[in-house]
Amino acid sequence: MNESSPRQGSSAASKRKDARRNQQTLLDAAAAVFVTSGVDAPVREIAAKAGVGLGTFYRHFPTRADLVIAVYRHQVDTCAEACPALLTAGPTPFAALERWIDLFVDFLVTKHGLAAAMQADSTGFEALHAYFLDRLVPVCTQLLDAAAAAGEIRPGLDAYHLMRGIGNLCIGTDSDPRYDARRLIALLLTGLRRPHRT
Amino acid sequence: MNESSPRQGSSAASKRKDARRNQQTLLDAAAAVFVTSGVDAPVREIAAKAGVGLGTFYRHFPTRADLVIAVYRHQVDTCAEACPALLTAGPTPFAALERWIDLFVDFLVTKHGLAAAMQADSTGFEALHAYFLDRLVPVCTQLLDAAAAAGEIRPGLDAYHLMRGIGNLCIGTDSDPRYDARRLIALLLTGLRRPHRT
DNA sequence: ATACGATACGGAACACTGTTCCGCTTTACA
DNA sequence: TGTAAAGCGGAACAGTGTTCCGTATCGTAT
Repeated sequence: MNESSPRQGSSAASKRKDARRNQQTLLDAAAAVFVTSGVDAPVREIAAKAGVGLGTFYRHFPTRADLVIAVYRHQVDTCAEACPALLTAGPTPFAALERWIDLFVDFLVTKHGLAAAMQADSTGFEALHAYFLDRLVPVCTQLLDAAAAAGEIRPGLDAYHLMRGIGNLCIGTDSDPRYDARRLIALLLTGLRRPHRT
Repeated sequence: MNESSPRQGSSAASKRKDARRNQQTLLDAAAAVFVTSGVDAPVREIAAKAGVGLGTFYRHFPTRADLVIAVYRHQVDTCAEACPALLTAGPTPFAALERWIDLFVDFLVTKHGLAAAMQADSTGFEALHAYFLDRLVPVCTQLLDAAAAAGEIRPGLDAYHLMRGIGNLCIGTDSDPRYDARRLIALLLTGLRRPHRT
């Protein structure tokens, strides 16, 4: 990697002060707006909240999805990095897996509409989908492998499927209080668990 | 019910021949377009395919969702009506439940984007969501109750949750060949099943 | 301190949605 | 056949994401 080459993407540090400041202002505004209006909030609303024009928005974040990634990147990374500690702390690998999934679900349901936006088929959100998967599938694989090695779960379910399923189950947790995604996810994990005898 | 009162809604039989013909033409065009472009196909595309104006479209189907309901109403009803036969034919109530869910999943994944559109929070698709639920929750409840009475499943999961979960798991089955919703649904059902010993 | 070129800004304009509205046409019936 | 009611078409509206370009600002070389 050549450090001096100008990096592309939303996290590039610009030479100009106003550019850097605007990028941060946009991130803050977006974080605030996402809480109130969900991840699907109009670009104009975010730009307005940041006191910035549309051109500025798109200069920093070529696409809406890039903004979402930038806003949540830190939390996704945190979730990914929690894995080793959980594996060490947990009584069993399966317990660690459960805890990790809890973390992941917390994250998804807290951000209104994030789960739905993560769908690869949503317009232009492929990048978001890809980022989540790139970052989290490896750690989920590690947890699954550990649980499988300990004989706690039946093998054969890859991390991609599990994460995809959990993401889907979290869709619409806001907008419907009677729906409890966690219950279904728990059921899924029960189904994954190997019966104690044989 | 007064048969002579003019019925509201998309299935009202109009007095005028051209109106009836256009309604049918629209339904046919929509069915065709849904196969090619998915349930999210633009209204204009459907109207164009039917060779009618937008005004005509909205006269017959006040909202996009009403059209979707009209197109799939028959299949939803068929799915609902399959229940008694399955309960009679199946070796056990749980087997009947499995078969019925298979039917339901077949239906969902066949129609590109239907599962996603069923989300209550999608713009204006509340009616679609409601229709599915009104029609299918009762029969799913019946199947669950039968399985619970036979002691095959652990009680405590209502039909609404199960259907909601299955619907969610089916989201994005097109647009991603590596994702297999059925596998996860099977896992969910395994988790629902009561362990054989107590 | 100033001048200048590169960089970034703002927001009008575009393309694409779903939906409404209303002047005109077609139909059914007397 | 005349007429009123019913239906039709598509322009127009409102709300998206995104592009474009004239203008303003910043960093730096002088």
